[in-house]
Amino acid sequence: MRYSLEQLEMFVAVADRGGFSAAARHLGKTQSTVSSAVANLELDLGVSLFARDNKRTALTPPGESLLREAREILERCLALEGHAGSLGQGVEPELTIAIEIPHDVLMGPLTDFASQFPHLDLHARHPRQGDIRTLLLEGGAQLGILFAQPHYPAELDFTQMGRLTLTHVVSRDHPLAQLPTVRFADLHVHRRLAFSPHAHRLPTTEYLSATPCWQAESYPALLEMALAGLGWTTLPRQMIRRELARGDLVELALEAYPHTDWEVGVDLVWSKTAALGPAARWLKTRLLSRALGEEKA
Amino acid sequence: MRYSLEQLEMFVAVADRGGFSAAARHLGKTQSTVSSAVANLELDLGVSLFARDNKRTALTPPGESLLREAREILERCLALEGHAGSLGQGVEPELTIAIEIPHDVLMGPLTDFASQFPHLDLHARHPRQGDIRTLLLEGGAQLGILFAQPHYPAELDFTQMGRLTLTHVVSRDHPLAQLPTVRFADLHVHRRLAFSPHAHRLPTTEYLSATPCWQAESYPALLEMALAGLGWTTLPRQMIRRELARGDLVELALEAYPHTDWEVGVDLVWSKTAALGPAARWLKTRLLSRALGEEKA
DNA sequence: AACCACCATCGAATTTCTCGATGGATAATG
DNA sequence: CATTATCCATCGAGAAATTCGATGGTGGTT
Repeated sequence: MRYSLEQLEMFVAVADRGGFSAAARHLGKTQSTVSSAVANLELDLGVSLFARDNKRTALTPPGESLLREAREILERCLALEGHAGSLGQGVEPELTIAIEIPHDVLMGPLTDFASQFPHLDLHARHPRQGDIRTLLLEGGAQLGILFAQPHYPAELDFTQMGRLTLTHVVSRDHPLAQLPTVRFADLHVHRRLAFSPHAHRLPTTEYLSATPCWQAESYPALLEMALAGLGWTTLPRQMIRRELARGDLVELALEAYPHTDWEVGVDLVWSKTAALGPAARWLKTRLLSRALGEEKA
Repeated sequence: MRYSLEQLEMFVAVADRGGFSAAARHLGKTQSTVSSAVANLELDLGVSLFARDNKRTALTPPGESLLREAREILERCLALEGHAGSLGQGVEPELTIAIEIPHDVLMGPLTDFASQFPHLDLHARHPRQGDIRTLLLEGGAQLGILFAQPHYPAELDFTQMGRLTLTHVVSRDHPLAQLPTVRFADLHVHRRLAFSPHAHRLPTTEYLSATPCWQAESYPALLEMALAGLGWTTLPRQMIRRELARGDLVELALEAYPHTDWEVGVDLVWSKTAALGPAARWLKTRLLSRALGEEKA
C-alpha cells in the first residue's frame, strides 16, 4: 500500500520536534505509532530518513532533502482543505469581472480580494463596451465596471462606483505640448483621437466636430496612439498616471475653457437574475467602499 | 480520519475517465470502492465533487476547481517518490561544484544535469582560486573547475577538461580600440588589468612588467573594470562572447606578435578520498565528454 | 548505581478498506 | 414495448492496516 499523508505528517513532526517521542506528544499519538509509521515510510520510500543514534535523532542528508517535499505536499493538502472549506460554504470557484478600462485604482481592491479568496480564479476581461452588458446578461461575467450609461437593461442592476477625471493629453513630442497654454482653436488643427463608444455622447463632439478625428474602440488603443504622437485625446487621468509621471504624456493647459476637468461616472453593474456568490459580493462592497474619486491623483 | 492519497487518486481518475466504473477499471479496483472512496472524500471536504446524473457523471464547478489542486498534490507525491527512488539508489541529495570562472559553456552540461537529476540541489560556488582546493579537500565541494595548475595536492585528482582562449580586449571607448592594429609598445602606455592569481605565471608578465598594472582577484571583476574602460586585459574569449557580440568589448589586433591566441588549460578536479556520488560522476563524465575547446566561438 | 528519556518491537483490539453482490435508474437496441 | 447493458449507491463479510499499551535495550544524568 501507498504511504499516507499521516505518515508524512509524522515524518515532518519528528523532524521538527527532534524526536519520535516529542512528535508523538505533539500529535497526540503513541510513540510506537510514530515509530512504526516512519519506519514504514522509510521502507516505502527505500530511504532511511533519520539517523537513530540512541538519544539523538537527526535527519539523514537524504531525509533532509525529502523533508522539503513532504512539507510541500502537506502544505498543498492544507490549501486543498482550505479551498474546499470555502467552497463548502458556498463561495463560488471562479469569478469573472468585465472592466471597460483597466486602471491601477482597481488594483488595490483586487490585491485585497486575492488575499481574501486565495484559491479563487479571477478572470478579468476587458471587452468592448457593449459586450459587457451581454456578458453580464448571459452569465459570462458576474461584475462589470464601465462608464456610466444613461440607462441599462431591466435585468441589470447598477451603482455608481466613482468618477474618473478626463483630461486632454498629447505625447511629449506633439506640437501642442510645446505651447504654454492651448487655445480652443489650436485643437482644431490637430488630429483628435476619440474613444468611439463615447464619440457621440460626450460634449466634446458638439464643438469639435470639425477636427480631423480618429476613433479607437478601447482606451489602451487610444493610449498607444497618443504615445505615438498621432494626435490629442482625452483619457482618464487615473489611467495614465505612469505616463504623466514619466513625461511621456503631457496634459494640455486649456485656456479660457471652463470644463478643464471633465468627469465621467463609472458604474458597477451586475445581473439581477444571477445571484452573486460570496466572493462577488465581497468584491462588490470592497469596490464601493472606496469610491474611485477618493483615489484621484 | 483524514482523506488519503488513494482517495485523491480515485477523484482524479473519475474526473479523467468520466465515470466511476471506468475509473475503477483503470485503477484495478471495484466500482464500489471508488464510489465510496469518493463519497467519503466529498464528506471530508464538505463539497460535492461530481454531479451524479445517472448515466452522466460530470464535475461540479467546485469539483473542477479542486481537481487542479488534487492533481498538484499527486504530482508532488510522484516527485517525492522519484526523488526517494534516486536517493535510495545512492544518489547524493546535493552536489556542490566550485567554478573559478563561470562561463556559458558550462550551462549546456548543467541544463542536461538538471533534467537528469531534477530533485538534486546544485550549489555552484565560485570562490577565489586557492579556496577551491581547500573546498575540495574539506568536502565543501565535490567537483572543481579551475585553471590548470602546475601541480595539485596529493589528495586531489584531476583531468584536463579543455582549454580556454585568452584574448586581449578593451572597452569600446578605450583609445586602443581606435587603432587598426596594436603594436606591442602601445600596450605599455595603457593600464593593464591583470588576473592576480595568474599575474606571476602567465608569459604576459615577462615582457609587460613595466606596464601600469591593476590586479583583480576574479574574472568578473576584471570584466567589469574592462567594461568601464579602466584599461586593457586578457580574458577568456568564451566568457565574454556576449560583450564581444554587442561590441561592448573589442578584441585587440596585436601586430607582429606570435601568441595572439593564448590558451590556458581548464582542469576538472576532485578529491581522491571523498567518493563521488552517482550524480557527481555523471556530471564529471558529461563535462569531459564535450571538451571545452570544441565549443570555441 | 539508580534513574530517566529515548527508540524498536510485539500482540491484541479497533478501525478502515476492499470486495462481491444487490437494487434502482437510465439510455440504447431489437 | 420489452430487453439489455451500463451506470451508480448501498450493504455485509472478510482482509488489511492502524493504533494502543506493554516490554526490552541503550545511553546519558544525578
